[in-house]
Parts: sequence; structure tokens; C-alpha cells
Amino acid sequence: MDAALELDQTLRAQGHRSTRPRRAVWRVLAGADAHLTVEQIAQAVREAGEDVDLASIYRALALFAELDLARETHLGGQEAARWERAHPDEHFHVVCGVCGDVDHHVGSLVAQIYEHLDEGHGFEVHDVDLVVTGRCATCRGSVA
Amino acid sequence: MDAALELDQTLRAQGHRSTRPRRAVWRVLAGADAHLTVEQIAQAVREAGEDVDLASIYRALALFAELDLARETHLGGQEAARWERAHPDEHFHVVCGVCGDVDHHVGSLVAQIYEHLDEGHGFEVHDVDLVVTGRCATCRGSVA
DNA sequence: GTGGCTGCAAACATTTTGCATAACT
DNA sequence: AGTTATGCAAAATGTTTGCAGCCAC
Repeated sequence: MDAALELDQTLRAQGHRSTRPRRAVWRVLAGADAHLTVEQIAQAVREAGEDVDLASIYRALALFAELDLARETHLGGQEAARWERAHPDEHFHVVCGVCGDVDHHVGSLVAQIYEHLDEGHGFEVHDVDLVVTGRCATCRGSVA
Repeated sequence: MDAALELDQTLRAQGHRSTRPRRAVWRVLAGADAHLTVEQIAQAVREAGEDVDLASIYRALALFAELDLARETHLGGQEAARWERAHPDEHFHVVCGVCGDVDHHVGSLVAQIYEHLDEGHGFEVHDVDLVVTGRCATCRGSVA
């Protein structure tokens, strides 16, 4: 239970409480391989036998983001936000508009952006949100 | 009236009509230097003496996007969408969280992303949405 | 004249908030 | 016990849609 420990310790270290809803949300987030909407998290929590109110999920996620445990991403336009456990490595998202698949791309691009803005323009970068939409190789091949 | 002509011709070429609301929205979009929310566009249209319903603005913008006349961007999280006239050059947005200023950065980064994904992974890129948040040089200096 | 477009109002989806109660420490 | 966090419900926000009438073609 590595992830569970990380949650408990991080929460306590900042004066927050380790509660059942927070643990339930975290368990889903840490066990998921994909980017989940809040609705999907709610459903996964329900399927795990627990029940957490949507509002509490929102509050838990906001707290996790503040503690750098989770990260919010907006893949499409006004679509619902997606959440994932915070990864130490910088990455960006590649979304296929046909099959809806979301890929992580870890590379030097994000780091390049940091450098470019910091050294070149004196801009202190907090966050880089890079979403690429298009057609993945598989869908590209199957249609034409 | 260069922009006005572009609108009329593009609309007609695709079988759409040149209407008063569409022209009003376009005039604002073409004359603005910044990224406007739909609400801001509505206000600007009103200040210009015309009156266009919000729904019509949404519909006009959706059409403009389809015709590659305008481009939608989501700067923050669940904030309202921002609109700007489509520029031929690829650029990305740099947002200062302190003063709220939004900068355009034209550079090779976006083009690099295209190449990287297309040649390296067979992914056909439709769109690159890159938003960088942080503190601009001015705000960085004034606070310390 | 006709079909696309607009305005209005109502629906929708997502996220936030107020408050009484429950639960963690 | 003392608070902090939760659940519930209601509000806020941004965007979409159905439909009757209007306007560009």
C-alpha cells in the first residue's frame, strides 16, 4: 500500500485529515491508468462498494491538486475536467478525435518550453498545459 | 474593409448567408487585439450600437471556427472559452496568473510538435493547444 | 417565396457553495 | 471535545437547443 501511505502522510503533514472519502477517491485515482472525469471517479468509487458525494469528490480533488498529489487537465473544449495522479515527469497529452484515445508523451518538449520562457523572457513558468488533437496512426490507417 | 470582405466571401463560398449578427460579431473579433470571451464579444457588439443574442454569438463563432475564420482557446481550467480571429501563424499562449495578461508567442515550438508526432509516431495533428501559466517578468519583479 | 438564421426561453452539464450533521484526531 | 470534512440541496456558470417568426437570397 504505497499510494495509501503517500496520501496519509501528505495529508497529515499539511494538517489535513485522512478521511474515508478522500481515501476512496485516491484509491481510484492511483489505481487508474487513464484520465478520469469526476463522474467516472464517482462511478468507480461506487463500484468499489463505497459511496462518496460528487461535491466531496470535487473538494478532495481540489485538495489533492493543492498538495501536488493530483493534476487536472482539460482535454477538449468545454468537456469535463480530467484528473490523474501527479507524475513527477513532465508530459503532455495527445488525443485522437476518432477513437478518443489519450496518450501520454514524455519528452523534452515541455522542458524546452520552460527554458525558452524562463531564460528568454523572464517568465516564471508554473504550469504547461499542452494538448494535441488529431488522428492516431491506427485510425489514420483504417479510414484511408 | 478587408476583413468584412473576407467574411462575406468565405460565408458565400460555403453556402452560408451574410447576416447582420454574423457581421457584427466578426467586426468585433477582427478589430480586437486580445482574446475575448463570448460575454466580452456581446458587450462590444452592444457598445457598437448593435444587439445580438448570446445564442447567435455562440452559433456565429461555431460557424467561424468551422470555416477557419476564428479559433477557440481555453486559457484556464473551467473558465469561459476565449475567441480570436484565426491567424495563419502557429502560436501559443502565455498567461500571467498575477496580472492576467495574455501573450502570444510565435515560435518553432508548435511546428516542432507537429513534426515530432507526425514523423515519429504517425499521428496526424489537427490542432495544438498550448497554454503556459506562471508569472510574467513584470509581476515577478514587482513582488520579488 | 423559401429555407436558413435569429431571438427568446428553457434545458443542460459541470462545478461551487451554504449549512446542519457526522467523523477524524 | 473540538473541528474539520461530509452530504444534501440549491445556486452559479457557461453553453446548447427547440421553436416560431424574420430576413437574406
